[in-house]
Amino acid sequence: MREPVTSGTLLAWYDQHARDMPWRVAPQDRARGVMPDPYRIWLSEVMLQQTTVAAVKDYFVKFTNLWPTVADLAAADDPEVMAAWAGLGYYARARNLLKCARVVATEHGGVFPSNRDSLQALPGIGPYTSAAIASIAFDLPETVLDGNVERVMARIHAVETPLPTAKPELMELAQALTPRERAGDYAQAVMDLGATICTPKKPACGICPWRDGCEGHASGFAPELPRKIAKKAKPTRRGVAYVLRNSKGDWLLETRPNKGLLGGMLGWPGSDWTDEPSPAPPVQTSWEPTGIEVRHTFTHFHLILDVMTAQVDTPPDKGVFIPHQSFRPSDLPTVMRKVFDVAKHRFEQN
DNA sequence: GATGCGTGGAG
DNA sequence: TCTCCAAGCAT
Repeated sequence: MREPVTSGTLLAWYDQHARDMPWRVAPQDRARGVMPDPYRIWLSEVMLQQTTVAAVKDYFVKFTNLWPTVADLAAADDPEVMAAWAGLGYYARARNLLKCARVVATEHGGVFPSNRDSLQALPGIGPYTSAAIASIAFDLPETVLDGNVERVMARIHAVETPLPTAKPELMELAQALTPRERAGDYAQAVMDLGATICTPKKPACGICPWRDGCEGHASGFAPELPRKIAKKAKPTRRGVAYVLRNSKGDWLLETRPNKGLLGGMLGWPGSDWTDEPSPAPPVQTSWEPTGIEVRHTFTHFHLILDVMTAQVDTPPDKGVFIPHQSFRPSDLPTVMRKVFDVAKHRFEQN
């Protein structure tokens, strides 16, 4: 029997194939009336912005252990939250996470608002995340449009318009399929489908519950959809990172300004990152080049850092000494942790 | 509407 | 090694 492209077809598939995630209420439990915790749905959705489920899982468990409720998170100190987020990327999310938690705590009595407009007024919550929380946490019939849904819609309707131009068109198609009932399960079902079957490369059309009605599959070019505007090449920038210890073995670190790249995160003092970096050591001393370059790629440029080390006790121009007992490399963003790995070897050799 | 903003895994 | 890209948001 041929299965139509309807929400019912997909929900039946989801009942059998829903992935297990720490924040998710299984469809069988949801059918018995179990509702998700809006705090956990919000936290997971923010972490999942442009980030894979595999990368998020451990961070989600860590956060909910440290801060079980939105009130706990709202009361946390900024540096602790930034340190806990270190390594996950897109650090503006962590800054907005705290802002949002504090707004919910102070202006909403510690309870997440249960309608889409109020949700979207909160820091770090945009069109996708507001629809995700409204549908998943509150079972409201809102339509989520993320990368998965865009891809699935473009394929089943054979939309040839390239992204991002196609967004409004894809949103209309997605809205037409959204059911009044079980909207939360349905939203998660489409995203599961996109993540596990209707994948960007080599989609598993052979086991797809929507294959029979998929125009992209029928015409044979589903794997090429959605079309996208070509993106520009990344430039390469250079810089110098200075790793300084005093005679006690403490590490000189600075908290980066609360905006821009790695904003609010700990890092090593350094030069600017440009075509021709101008050196800016935190103290005048005889810096020792490690001779090892750290390479790292951000969203929009490649970076090559020279790592310099020194040991002095003179007060630095910038940064503060972190006692070596309380310094955790895992509190650093990844590029800074790479610098640490290089410097650590150098200090161990001396 | 275009740009800035991380990271790690897959192919 | 290199490209693509993953449950986007703010400005």
